[in-house]
Amino acid sequence: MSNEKEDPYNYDPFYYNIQHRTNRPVSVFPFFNDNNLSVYNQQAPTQSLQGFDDPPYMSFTDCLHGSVDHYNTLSRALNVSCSSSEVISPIEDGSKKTGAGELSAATNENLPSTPNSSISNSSSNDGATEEDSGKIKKDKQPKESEDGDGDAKKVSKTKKKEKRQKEPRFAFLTKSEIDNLEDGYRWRKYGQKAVKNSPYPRSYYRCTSQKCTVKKRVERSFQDPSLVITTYEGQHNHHCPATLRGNATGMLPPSLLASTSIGQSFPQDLLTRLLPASNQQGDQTSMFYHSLAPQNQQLQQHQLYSPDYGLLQDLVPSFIHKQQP
DNA sequence: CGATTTTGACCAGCGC
DNA sequence: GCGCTGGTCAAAATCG
Repeated sequence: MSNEKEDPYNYDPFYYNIQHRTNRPVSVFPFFNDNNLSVYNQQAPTQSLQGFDDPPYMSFTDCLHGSVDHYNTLSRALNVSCSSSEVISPIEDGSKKTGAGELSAATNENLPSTPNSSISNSSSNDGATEEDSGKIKKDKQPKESEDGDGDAKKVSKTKKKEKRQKEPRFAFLTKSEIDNLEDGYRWRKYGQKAVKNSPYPRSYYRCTSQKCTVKKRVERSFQDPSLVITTYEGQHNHHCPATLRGNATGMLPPSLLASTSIGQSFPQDLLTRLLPASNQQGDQTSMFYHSLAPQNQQLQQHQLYSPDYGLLQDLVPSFIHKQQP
């Protein structure tokens, strides 16, 4: 019925705003009462985030303001701080086109237990999650190629799919000519799909670290090809390769290099850690960032919203909620 | 030669 | 139930 539904790009105010206000902070989804979405426009990685003059909605900074815990949690979720001691509950979500409603459900837990689904299995242990990753699957799955055993193949695939679960996702927009943004981690591309109504394909990447299940998807906005939409899914369970080498000076902006502990720095650091090296490469530096979170009464003022725009259909950053006292 | 990318096929979920 | 779409697999190709 609704073509619009199937074509986020055509109706999604997020994209609409991006298209028309690419040089300014963008506020979107005014009609979502229970959730907020923030999009940042950062002129330069070294610039503070206080450049939001007219945030009708909660900004990322606001979201984290006054709550280091929130920030730390977020950091953990992104594993920027390279501490993976915490286990973040994976998103429960059986359905793809989930709206805010389901998001809320997932949020409510961040806690060890999950509401109603089988997530409990994987949510309870990081290790288990690994098994959801393609790599593990690969290991488990016997190579039937030589036998040409199609049935076995199908069965194994099916099993795997059953176990698959959604993990917290974190997405942001970056204005860059480079699709695969440098974020300090190593990624292996495992798929590419054409995006409906867009000339630009969506690429799927998986962290190359053996036990890491983090994935990311990268696609370019067809309305504004200069915008790269990057969605991270999952949590790194290892140190950032770049960080291990020292400071990742080759890819991180000065502001970040100045801080030694992300937990003590501003959210900006968190963002800049994810910024593409493109900033050093002369690319446009405007960055749009938005985080998605489920609705949560406890976080009314700190919610970030996840619009259902293609890639971010069921983003549930449970980490945001986690640290609420 | 190992790691990574490419690419067609497959599967699950969802809307109709 | 069918078709569409997103996500993933895995063999082949390519890269370093």
